[in-house]
Formats: sequence, structure tokens, C-alpha cells
Amino acid sequence: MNQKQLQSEQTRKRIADAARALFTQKGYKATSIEDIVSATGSSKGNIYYHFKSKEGLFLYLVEEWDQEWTQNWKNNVHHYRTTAEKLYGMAELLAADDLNHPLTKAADEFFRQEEKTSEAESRLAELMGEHLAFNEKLLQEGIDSGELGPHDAKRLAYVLESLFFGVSQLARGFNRDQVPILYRDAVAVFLTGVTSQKQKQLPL
Amino acid sequence: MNQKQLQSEQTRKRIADAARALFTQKGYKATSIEDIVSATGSSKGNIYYHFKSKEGLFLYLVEEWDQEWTQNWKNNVHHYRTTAEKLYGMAELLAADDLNHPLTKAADEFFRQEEKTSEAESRLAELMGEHLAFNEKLLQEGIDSGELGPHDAKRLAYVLESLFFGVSQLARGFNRDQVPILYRDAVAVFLTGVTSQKQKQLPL
DNA sequence: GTTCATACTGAACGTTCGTTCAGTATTGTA
DNA sequence: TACAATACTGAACGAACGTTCAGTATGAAC
Repeated sequence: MNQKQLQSEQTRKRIADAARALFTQKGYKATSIEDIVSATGSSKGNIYYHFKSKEGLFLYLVEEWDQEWTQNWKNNVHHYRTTAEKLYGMAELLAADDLNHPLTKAADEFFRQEEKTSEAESRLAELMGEHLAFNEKLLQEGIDSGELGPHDAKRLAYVLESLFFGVSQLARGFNRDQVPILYRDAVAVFLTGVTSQKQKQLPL
Repeated sequence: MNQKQLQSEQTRKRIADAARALFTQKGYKATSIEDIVSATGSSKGNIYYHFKSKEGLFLYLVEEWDQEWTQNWKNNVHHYRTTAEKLYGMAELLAADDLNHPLTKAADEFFRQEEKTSEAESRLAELMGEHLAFNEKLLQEGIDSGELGPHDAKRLAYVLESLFFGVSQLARGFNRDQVPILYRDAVAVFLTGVTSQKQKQLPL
């Protein structure tokens, strides 16, 4: 790779990283291109050289989040045996990222505003669906193995998603060391709520 | 009361109601004064005659939400005996209001944007604190009576708040009849998670 | 019927926003 | 060194925003 190509890629990354932090902090609408200019030192035009539009930049970030999260999970999943361990693992990973939940947060705001490309709309819906399917699969495995009670995995997936989403929102106002505690509390309550009667020895 | 005063009050209410629906649907920033003008038929100037500013209007709505919720709760609380019933009751009330959670939703977005009066900021923080205190008190009663296990009520209050907040967000994309199901599922999981071992007969 | 406070209008304002583009700098290529 | 492609700049744009205000309509008070 060229020096030029390398530098270009670094610039692209610098913009993406700054935008990611800003979107997470301030939300989609409240983050302006000017904010990103200030945070990066790049010019306005340069941002539009690297990304098609504000929406395109956001969509790129969401895809990136999704991939990072998937990768991160794959790297760690072999540490966990039971569903309980997996859920606590998820909580830990989510708490560690200060950007928290990869999809549902800024995406939610973006989702409900009217003006957006139908391409962006459908892609986001797709990712959201995949994410819920991931939750459902994890829970279904726990149910099948008898670790969790005979619940409806699809409905539980919504509850779990709600819980994690809510925690990630509430955690924004917390001190850094309180965040993992809230995540763990949440998972503990959830797990006790769904674990089968036969095996009620929870970790922690 | 005069005919004029009455009509003025009706106009004020018409503006407030429309604004409430719009803020809930689209969020704070994405709702423009022009949107409210379109929804009410009132003029821009008239909105500023009745309310100090967009922020003032929003703050008024939050106070109104808070009062309505408190009143609604007081009207219904005598139907519920146990903590479990109270939580299911809360879920039902929240699900019934399509505006859902009175404080945490649009307020969260409003909260994290920088430009806002310090008056608005502190008032919002105050209301949020009261709301968490309400959760905590309810849970503490359950713990004291032995219905719930010996948990930390303050920490549980955060978990419950997260759960309800998450559910209210996720529920936005749902069909009307699915919403109460999600709320009930959430409370069921939460309750099973926190109920003491001695009395594991849950309602539902 | 005249007076007056109240209720309301809508054009205009100053900002801020996302986006564009003509032009410049920098680097790879021949 | 000359040329071309890529990377970047920043002024300028039109649209949208929250807010203001001089002016008008309306019902209450006398």
C-alpha cells in the first residue's frame, strides 16, 4: 500500500472515530458536520470526500459497530460455557465499550426521523433483526439445554434487548466504575428470572 | 371563567397535546416549531405567546407528564396489594399510554444536548431523581415484607428503570397489541428474578 | 359605543445546518 | 521534470431552524 493510500485511510479512520464518539455522545441530529470538523481538524470538504453524506457516514459507522461487535464476541465466546456465563460475558463486553450498545442507541433516533434514504432504512432494519436473532439463538440454546426454563425464546429476546438497551442509556450518566455493576445487576436479575428451577446455582 | 380565557386555555392545551405527540414520536430536536404549527393550525407567534420557548414548552410537558403519571398511579394503586401486582399494574399503565414512559424517553435526548438552560437541567435532574426514588421505595417495601429477596433496593431500582425504559423504546416499533405483552414479559422476568425463594407463586 | 387588555397573525431576522465545488497541495508514475 | 491521480481546502449555497415583533382581531368592562 502507498504512503498516500495509507494516509488517506488514516484520515478516514480519524473522521470515523470522531464521528462515532460524537454520535454516541450527542445523538445523530445534534451532531453536526462542523462538530466533526472541529474534532478532527479535517475540512468540511474532506469529510465529503471520504463519505457520501452524513447519513452515509452514520450508516458506515453502524456497519462498523456491528462487525466489531460480532468479531469481539467471536473472540471471547470460547471463554463461556453456560448461557449464564455468556450473558455475563455480554454484559462485560458492553460495559467495557463506553460506546455501549452498537446498534440500538443512536440508531433508534436515526430510525424514527422521517427523512432518510430507503436504503438506509432497510439496512438498519436488517441489522436490528439480525441482532434480535442473535439474542434469540443464545436464549434458545439455554432453553434447549435445560439451563433456562421452558420460555418463548423470541419473546425473551425482546426482554433482553430492552434490558440491555435501557441499561446502556441509563449508564451514560454514571461514573465509569458503576457501569459494570449496573450491567451485572441487570443480568443477575434477568438470569434468576429465566433460569429453570432445576438448576438454581447462579454464578456471582 | 371568561369565554376568552376558556378559549385561550383550550388553545394552550391544543398546542401542548400536539407538541407532546410530536416530541414522543420524533424526539426533541427533530420536532420543529413549524411541525407544531402544522399540527395545531395555530401560528408561530401564538405558540410563543403561550410558551416562553421550545425548551420552556418541553419542560412544561415534562412537568405535566410527571403530574399525570403520579395522579394516574394514585388512582390505581389501591387495586394492587403485593409488590408483584404493583409492578404488573405499572406495566399496564405504561403500556396503555402510547406516550409511554413519562420522563426518560424524550428527556434523555434533551438531557444530553449541551445548549439548555441550567434551570431546565436541574429541574429535569430533580424529576429523574424523584422517579428513581419512587421505584426504590416500591421495591424496598417488597423487600421489607419478604415478598422480594434481600436485595439492594437502590441498585434494583436502576435495573427496573433500565428495563422499563428499554421496553418503552423497543415498543415504539410494535403493533398496538404486542406492547402490553412485552411489558408483561419484562415484569414477569424481573419479578421471578427478584422474588424471594419462600414465595414463588407469581401471578400471570 | 368606546376603550382596553388579551389572543393571535405572519413576515422577517439571524443562525446553523448539510452539501457543493472550483481550486490547491501532495504524491505516485513515466 | 512533467503529467495525472488522488487528497484536501474553505468559501459559498439554499434550506431549515428558533425567535421576535409590529400589527390585527376579539371579546370584556364601563
